[in-house]
Amino acid sequence: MDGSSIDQSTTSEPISITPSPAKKLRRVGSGASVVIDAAAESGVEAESRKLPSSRFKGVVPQPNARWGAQIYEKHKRVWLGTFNDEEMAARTYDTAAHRFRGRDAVTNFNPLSEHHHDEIAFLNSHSKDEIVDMLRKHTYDEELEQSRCQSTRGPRSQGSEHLFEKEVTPSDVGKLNRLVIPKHHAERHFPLKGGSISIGVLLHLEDSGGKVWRFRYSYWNSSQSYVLTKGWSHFVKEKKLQAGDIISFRRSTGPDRQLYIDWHVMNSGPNDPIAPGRAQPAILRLFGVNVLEVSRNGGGDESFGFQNTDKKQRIIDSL
DNA sequence: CCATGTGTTGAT
DNA sequence: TCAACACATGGG
Repeated sequence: MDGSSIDQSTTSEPISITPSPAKKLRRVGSGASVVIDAAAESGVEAESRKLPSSRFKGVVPQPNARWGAQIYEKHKRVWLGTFNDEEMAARTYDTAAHRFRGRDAVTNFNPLSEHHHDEIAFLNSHSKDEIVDMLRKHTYDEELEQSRCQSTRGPRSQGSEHLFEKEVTPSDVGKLNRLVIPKHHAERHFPLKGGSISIGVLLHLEDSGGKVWRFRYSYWNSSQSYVLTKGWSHFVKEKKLQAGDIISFRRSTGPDRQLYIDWHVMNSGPNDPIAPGRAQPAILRLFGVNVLEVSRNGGGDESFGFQNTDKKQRIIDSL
């Protein structure tokens, strides 16, 4: 049921985007748009209050002569920020689409190809919320560039790819001492072979602090679900996991295929979609950055300053 | 203030 | 899912 396979003709030109700036429109102040071409003014009853549509997917006009980018997921809009350049907004949408919908998402410009394997890795190693945050703050290109520099720096850091994430439920962090792994994610990333289904296997997951966690992973016939059982409650306790928090799984791209588990607090929820001005800079950095370095910093990092205090405390506790 | 981003609705 | 449109609102 992969809905997005509207591959046009060839791989070279998926969508014909011919910038046709024939119209010279300038939008003014409070939502009005005005034709500045003097010749066109006469005779035309200027319906100038209407905003010009964008020729790009995921791009909407803003009253202040700028452009907004947005993408939809699960019937809800995810705002990707505002931009001066219409094309920049379009590229922003493309990036989000690639992260949300994969390699062959329908985009405004060229699809991600083998030439961009490093960008694909970068996208997959960050959560959707992280990517959205970069896009809204216009720091995506910068962070992508930084990740490229880091990866080529010595044999130190092994790359890893994002597998999937889950917003934990109350029962996941409750007394049942188990985590349900959504079936499609489980079968895609953690397949259980034949006899292992009933008895289960032992998974070793490393967290961002380098600590290795051992979980029993098995299939429960009674509930027809894949679960982490033994060991899971210890993780919940140490990380002070709460319902609504996000756990994400990654796997080393190296030969070791090391598994990683990380967590962060909910960014977008049913009620509060995305905190506008104050995203979660400090929290979001838990993934890509050396967390120990932050704690050694003597708390000098002021980016923690404006976060909800109990959430902050939980993060500090986990370091 | 006013740019931003949300509420909302109607199309595809 | 998507964009059009109105406008609340909160950050400067």
